[in-house]
Amino acid sequence: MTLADQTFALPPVAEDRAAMIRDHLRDAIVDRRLAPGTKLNEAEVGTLFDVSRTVVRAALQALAFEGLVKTERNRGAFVANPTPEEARQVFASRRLIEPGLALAAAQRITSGEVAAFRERLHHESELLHQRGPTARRAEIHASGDFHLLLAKVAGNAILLRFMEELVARSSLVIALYGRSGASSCGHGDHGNILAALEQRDGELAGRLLLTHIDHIEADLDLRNTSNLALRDALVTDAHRLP
Amino acid sequence: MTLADQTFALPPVAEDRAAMIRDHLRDAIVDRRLAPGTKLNEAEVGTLFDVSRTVVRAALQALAFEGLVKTERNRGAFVANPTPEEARQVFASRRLIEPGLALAAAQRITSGEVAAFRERLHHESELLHQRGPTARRAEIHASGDFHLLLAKVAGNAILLRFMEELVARSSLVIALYGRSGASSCGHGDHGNILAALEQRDGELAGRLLLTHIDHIEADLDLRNTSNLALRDALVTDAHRLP
DNA sequence: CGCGCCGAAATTGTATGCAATCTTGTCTTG
DNA sequence: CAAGACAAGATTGCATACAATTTCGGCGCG
Repeated sequence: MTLADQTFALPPVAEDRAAMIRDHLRDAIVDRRLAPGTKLNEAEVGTLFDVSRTVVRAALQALAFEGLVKTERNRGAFVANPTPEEARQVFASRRLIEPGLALAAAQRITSGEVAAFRERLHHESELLHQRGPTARRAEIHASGDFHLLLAKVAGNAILLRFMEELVARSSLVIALYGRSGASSCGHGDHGNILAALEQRDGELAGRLLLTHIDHIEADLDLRNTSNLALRDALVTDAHRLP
Repeated sequence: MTLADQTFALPPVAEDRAAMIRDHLRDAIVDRRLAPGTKLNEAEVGTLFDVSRTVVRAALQALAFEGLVKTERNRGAFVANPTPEEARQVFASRRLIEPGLALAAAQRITSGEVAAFRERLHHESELLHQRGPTARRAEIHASGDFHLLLAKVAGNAILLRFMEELVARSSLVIALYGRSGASSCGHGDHGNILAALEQRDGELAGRLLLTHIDHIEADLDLRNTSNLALRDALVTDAHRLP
């Protein structure tokens, strides 16, 4: 009845504020609205979302666990600034996990899920044709969503969570080390992968995923740390060493 | 000098209290001193470790991220009570990840690391011959450490963290669904795996790992939920459903 | 002019207090 | 006697206050 509807309609807005702040911050980081190295002041974030520092700390702790934020004792939380080595490890992990997801997904995928994939691909290709930073952000976001959808279809909640973390961190890595701003997913790889899944050829989908990850990583400039590390040090924590 | 020694000797005790409490609780859960479903009262844990609830909450939140603790809003934190489905997903994830770790580890393993493995295996076999619950706990712990060492040798920090979570959750699963208390690792599988790594045969090590995981999972009783779920419900949260 | 020291301001770490919610035992009522 | 209502107690969610630490500007000194 209307009563029951109202009791459900009112509270969902204020359901869990720490989770809400965490999600907003994560979106901002993944969309590159918050640059790597940016300091996340507890009080500032708190006033921004109109909550106390207690709640902000919970959100920041969650993001730290996901690897999107790095906290240093008595110094605060910063948007993560992955090193080239960490970047390689992110992609190595994805190369290990995603073919397995493809195998599982190919067996389980339903026609409804295929439709959902198609819709996402369509959205993605539309974004590719647009210009401007907003479209770029949305494109990176949508590209990640493709891989998350793959993980969802595979049906393993634990691996899905791992992939959520890996996709988010990939976005950070691309932000830091991406050469061209755009070529991350312009190859149409996603379409081919979906086609393989549709034919329930998980092996093929896995192979395509590997070359797809190769494409992404090939666009990165992970050349050795010296100059980049210097820049990192200057940007983020120049005043730290003893 | 003695001064430097003291400045290092004093603070490490009180370095980060939330992390310390988290580690203590995790050990207790993994060692089965805290049964699945046990309520972790914030005030109680706080007085136990002589800290405020603030610190306890941080520790519990961290454990919730790792999947060892489940929190319910306004109801508190409980030692996780994985369902058979979750248990299957834990092992499916390990089957996907560990052969990849073996491949990397076989390439990178050093003689020093081989020695560390041997020492651990020796420790493990000693525990196997002992009786009593303390030895059982230590044995489960040691068995997990073998897999964590493998992940360390593989050299990927992200996958190492994933494995830490998976190993800990495996321990919970074995506690809940293990048939015999002991057969989890009595097959000597670990020795064979190490031998393969030593010969840098990562493929073989990976295959051995898969059969090893099969052995562990074969000792579980994951038959479908009905009666087990009932028991879970009775034990842990009988008063929750509407 | 550079360099290190010192103190105020800012920021984080932790404890505590209060409001909201859930739990539990009792009592009423059919 | 069973079932539901209700109130007291216990517990969590959150905000705030205070202590500990770091940061940063200025000052004196080589």
